[in-house]
Amino acid sequence: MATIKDIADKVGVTVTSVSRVLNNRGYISEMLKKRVQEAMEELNYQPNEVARSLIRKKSNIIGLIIPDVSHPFFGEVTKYIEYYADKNGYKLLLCNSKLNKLKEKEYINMLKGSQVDGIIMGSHTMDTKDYTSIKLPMVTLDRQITDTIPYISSDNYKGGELATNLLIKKGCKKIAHISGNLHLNLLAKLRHDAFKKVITNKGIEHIVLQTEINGFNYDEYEQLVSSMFREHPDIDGVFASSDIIAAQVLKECYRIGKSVPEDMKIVGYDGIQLGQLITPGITTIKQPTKEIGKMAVRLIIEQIEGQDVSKENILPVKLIERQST
Amino acid sequence: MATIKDIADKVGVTVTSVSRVLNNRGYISEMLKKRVQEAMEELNYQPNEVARSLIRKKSNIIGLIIPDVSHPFFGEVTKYIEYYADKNGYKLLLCNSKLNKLKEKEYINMLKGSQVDGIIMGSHTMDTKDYTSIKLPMVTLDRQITDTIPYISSDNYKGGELATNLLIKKGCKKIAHISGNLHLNLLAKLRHDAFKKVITNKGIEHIVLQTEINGFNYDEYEQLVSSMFREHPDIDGVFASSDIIAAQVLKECYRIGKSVPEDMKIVGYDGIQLGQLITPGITTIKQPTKEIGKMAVRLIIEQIEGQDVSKENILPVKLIERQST
DNA sequence: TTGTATGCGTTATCAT
DNA sequence: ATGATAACGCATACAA
Repeated sequence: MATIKDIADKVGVTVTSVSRVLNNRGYISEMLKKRVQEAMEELNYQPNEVARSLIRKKSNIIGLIIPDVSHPFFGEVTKYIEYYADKNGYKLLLCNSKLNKLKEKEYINMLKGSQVDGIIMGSHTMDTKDYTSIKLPMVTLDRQITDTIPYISSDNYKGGELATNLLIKKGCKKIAHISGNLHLNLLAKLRHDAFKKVITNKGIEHIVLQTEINGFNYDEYEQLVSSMFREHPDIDGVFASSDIIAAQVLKECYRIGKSVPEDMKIVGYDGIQLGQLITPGITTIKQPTKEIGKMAVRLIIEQIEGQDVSKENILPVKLIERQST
Repeated sequence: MATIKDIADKVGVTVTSVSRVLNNRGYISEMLKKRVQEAMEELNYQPNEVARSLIRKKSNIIGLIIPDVSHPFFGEVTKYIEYYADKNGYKLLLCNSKLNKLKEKEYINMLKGSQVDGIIMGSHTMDTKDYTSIKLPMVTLDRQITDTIPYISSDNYKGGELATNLLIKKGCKKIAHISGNLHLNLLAKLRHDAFKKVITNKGIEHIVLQTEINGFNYDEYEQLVSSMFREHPDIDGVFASSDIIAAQVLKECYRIGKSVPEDMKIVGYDGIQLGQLITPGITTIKQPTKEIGKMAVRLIIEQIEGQDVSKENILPVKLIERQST
């Protein structure tokens, strides 16, 4: 690969001058500028960003730690994060933690070693102090770690209310809420809280289940849903904490011959694109993945640039009614 | 952030010695080794990988260019690529090209500038010479660019045969194949070729449709499928080139009141995890995403290490019969 | 307007 | 067994 020295030699000047045209700073004659640019073209020169990072103390890389890109919700968020990062001249280093504490720690060290300029944390299984000691611009998704680390989440409480109220309005008499794991300290827990509050207020029979702490296991969901229906055959409404789980519920309904929405009404969560494909369409609470991604990148960059950013960033959710209710 | 110099100062030696214990090379007394390690612990030292990359001329970063992580197939492949990259001490830089030629070019330049050690190309919209001029370890997914660039694909022809034969065996009289765009020069075209051959051999009525060239647009799929059924109401079997499209077909069947598999049989492609969730289960040709990811990483690393690698790497597919046939 | 010298954090080659 | 010094490719303060 050609270096700045090669260009300089070719043009017959020093690297300083080449660097000047490269960065468009300081005085340079139009003549020189042109000759340098030609030489760059000819040698197909690409500045070595590693060297630049070293001297600038800035890598223009953002680290992203999420549980699993292949989970549709995270896949969508990742797509948008990458899009906005690129748009702003940043690159994205992808890390799948699989909600594993050790892995998460290793990734954070790796990212620090790689001199990333900031970290977007979509996976948080560690203890608070492990995050506060990171000393790097950071944004978390769906978890409030301290009041110093900015977080982004959608309005989980509102989402929980919308979902629960809808099921009640539609006449459900016994409603199950299948939550993600409540020990992860995620803000998603607020969906559960809203569910509890609304449903006890209205005095409606209900149960709450939660998934295992480690990752997204479709087989586990299947087990969970199937045993739920076995133990509570009188359930006529389910508020699931993801569209994936909702789809699993729908599938089980088919299997045991419950018709949706007549015998059973289902509300999912996330509003993933794939939800459109399932029949009957699953009513869901849509999280604004695009805005989440956009804001995550913006907050990271603002911190990198030394600006103050707002710590609490709650984006609106939207109820999308389809045929499952 | 602490540097190697800080450690050296703290211990009272030169950076040379610290570097020695860091890399475990050359002579170092056990005593020194221990003191250095303690100092590293205390200062929470992380070697600066940027500086290392610069002098070693090796970044330990692999670039991945795909159309879209949020597409389930690529999401799964990406997950495994990241997994195996990490396992082998490499980091992953993610790029979503959206099948855009210009974007792809920009990403390639960016990756070269970033000194990545190799590129996994899952998006290929450029011309052959644009790839051959890259001069970097490379592996392509599902496209044979030249006989010098190794590629990985699953057995598309076999997949096409399996799907087509199954539909015929199940008694379909008029079969549609909905293909990805055939001008992209993807090996996925072989699915189409197999379809054509099998079906003309058996003299069965058929039609072929293809999707637009740019990206994965659910609305476009919907249009396509719906107009297909309008124009060819007598179709009783569909071989779709992805599970997403197959799900779209299924959805349209519900909408227009065709029952599956009685009036219409559907075979998808990819075997994405989400396929399990849809009811009725969509029969599909499963691509070995995990093996694809694993092999992609292996082939890149072997090239980085200067080894010769096999150019043609075709992995087996598997027919998974579910209720849609 | 251009060049010289220095340094970013690390590794590698010689010395000692 | 340890240290001094150069080098990786680039950017910048200071000279000229």
